[in-house]
Amino acid sequence: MKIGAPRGTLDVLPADEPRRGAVLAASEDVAELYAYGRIVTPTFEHTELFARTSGAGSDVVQKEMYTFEDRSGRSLTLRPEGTAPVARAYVEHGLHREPQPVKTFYIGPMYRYSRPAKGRYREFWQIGFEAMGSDDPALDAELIQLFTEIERRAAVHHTRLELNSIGDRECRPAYVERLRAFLAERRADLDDETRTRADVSPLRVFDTGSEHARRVLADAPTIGDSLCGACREHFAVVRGQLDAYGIEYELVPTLVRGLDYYTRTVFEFVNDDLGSAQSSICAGGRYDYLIEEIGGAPTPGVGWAAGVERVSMSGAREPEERGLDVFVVCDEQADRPRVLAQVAELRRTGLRCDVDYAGRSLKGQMTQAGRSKAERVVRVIGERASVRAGGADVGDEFPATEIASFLLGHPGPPPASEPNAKTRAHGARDVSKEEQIP
RNA sequence: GUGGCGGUAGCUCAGCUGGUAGAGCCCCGGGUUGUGGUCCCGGUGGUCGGGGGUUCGAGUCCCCUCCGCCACCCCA
Repeated sequence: MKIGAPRGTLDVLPADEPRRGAVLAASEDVAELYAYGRIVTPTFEHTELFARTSGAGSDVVQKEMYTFEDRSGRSLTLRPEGTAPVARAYVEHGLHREPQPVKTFYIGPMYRYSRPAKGRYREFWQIGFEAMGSDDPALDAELIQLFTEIERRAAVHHTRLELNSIGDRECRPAYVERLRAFLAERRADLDDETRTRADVSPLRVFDTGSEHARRVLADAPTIGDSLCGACREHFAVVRGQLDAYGIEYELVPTLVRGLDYYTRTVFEFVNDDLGSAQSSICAGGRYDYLIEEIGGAPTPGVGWAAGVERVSMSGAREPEERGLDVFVVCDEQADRPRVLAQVAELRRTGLRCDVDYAGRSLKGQMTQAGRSKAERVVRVIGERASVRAGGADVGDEFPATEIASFLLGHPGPPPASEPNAKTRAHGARDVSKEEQIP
């Protein structure tokens, strides 16, 4: 019986890679431009790390973690998100001694056991940007603006930005009390689910899909009206900076996050074209108490994570395919070992070359050369070789032993090779239409 | 986790009320053609997701299961 990929996992085939690669390359380029350094943390951590930081009541902890015991009886968990591990590394390696803030980014797989659907996988990749060690509201805005730049470069479109502030230790407890009081008063009017939520995680009652509950909650106090002076001021600066960046956003007073560690700024980039189940392509916010919760000194932080598959689905542009520089075909009389040695020589000089390994006929090899979009095709017939480019012969026939020297003496178009050429290539095109993001 | 729809060649799909499988694309070969393009001919390829049952006989009916997708839920 055939073995398929496990439920909720995804193979990225070579044909899928260009589009996905464009998103990753855009992120890497932007990280460099904004001075974020790559951080790599393990794919699994002590279960305790996530249990403590995500919130015991969160869905992630309650039912979505891949938790297992290793052979020594340690409880480990495949990381369901990337922020807590980065914070853990920050504390563990004393990154507070480095110039603050420490700005990092990561790209890697995350694991969540949930029912799979399009754009929603059990193993999925996230791009995350985290800045720790500064409470400057301009940093919140930088991170948001940074994502719009990734979107622009990867040609992601149709997203909008939702924004809110959920307060801090000063004001949130008082707000939660007011909300609890309100919910207690209307308890009779609420459905069971909302009631449960009111008890476990009051802020999340607003996530309800029930029309009735929504009407009841319409008069509920919102966190925005309850922010303390410091939070109000912080939020105002975030908004002012976003205005200065020319970034549009929608204030959503009921926007909260599924993880407990968030404070103050929270935001979400949404693509409504993707369907409600996976419309959120990037989400994040500030987490000023996270680092002390895992044993570090009180250190503010802010960041976001984006779903690679979802971003790619949101119309990320397919980079133009770049054909090979050279394809070499030869007939049965040709001295193949020596031809292949010539090909190796071409590759050594930086030309991207390929040959047939499928035993194709000469016609089949030419077809394959066409598929490879090779700039130039070398035809070896017996002892003689000739070169074609764009359907026309280049120069005269020459001995098959001189393929490399012939091609190097008749240069083709200039090579376009440079790091991350995938994104650069489209960056050079007209992107004015995408400038309206979000 | 709950409910619903679907799983036939690598891909997109057809297959009426049950009688042991087809098309297009792709791929390979040949021919045509002074482009690696086009066109023509031929060919490879499927234990009909898996298992059990009903039946003389099941892709087609029933049950279980796996996988995908949608809604809810939640999230990236």
